[in-house]
Amino acid sequence: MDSKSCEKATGAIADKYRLSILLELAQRESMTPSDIQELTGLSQPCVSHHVRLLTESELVIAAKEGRNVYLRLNKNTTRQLSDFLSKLT
Amino acid sequence: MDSKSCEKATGAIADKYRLSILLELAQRESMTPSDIQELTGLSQPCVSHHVRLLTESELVIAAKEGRNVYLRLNKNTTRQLSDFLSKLT
DNA sequence: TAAAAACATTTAAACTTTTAAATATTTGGT
DNA sequence: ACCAAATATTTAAAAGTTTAAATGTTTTTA
Repeated sequence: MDSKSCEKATGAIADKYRLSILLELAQRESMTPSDIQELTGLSQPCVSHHVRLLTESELVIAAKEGRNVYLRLNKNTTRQLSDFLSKLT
Repeated sequence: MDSKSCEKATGAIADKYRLSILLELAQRESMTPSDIQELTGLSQPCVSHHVRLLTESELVIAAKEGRNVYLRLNKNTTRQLSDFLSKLT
């Protein structure tokens, strides 16, 4: 991971809703945007926006199955981010 | 570290100037706001603002000596952040 | 004690992000 | 084919961030 990707990933994490989604995905294997709507109480378009930031930063992978989207953590990226940030320790 | 601190710390990292300051501090032990001004070309008040975000997030510690401020990484916090984010791996 | 150096604060403009309403698209069930 | 469910996109308002100019504070040095 380079600085630019780190900036994007940390920016994606730096929001209470998105962080809660990530922490939930660390427990749950997968969840849908509908689940997130329930969990957060945010509007559907707003959830869609947050999901987009998470997928664009590649912290989350979205797999469409029928009319559902299954979101899961991209552990490859989270590991790369950890490695990058370990430079600061 | 709790979610709120993680949010603050990742928010502090998620900026190209602040990330470059942190990476520089990982190499250099300490630096001053003046050094940052040279390094980035930003105005002095703008540097002061970025430094404040870094110290408020406790990623950086500021020690005033005379009229200089010496900034250094707070490795306690960076380690806590790493540990927190390791939940995502 | 006056001037200068280093930094902080206030203010205001420019820009970005967050949010939801409205609307569009895609897919599954009847 | 039609309707409903799940999600995406567009748009616009509200809120937050970034930046620098102007000014203020503190400390060193002449």
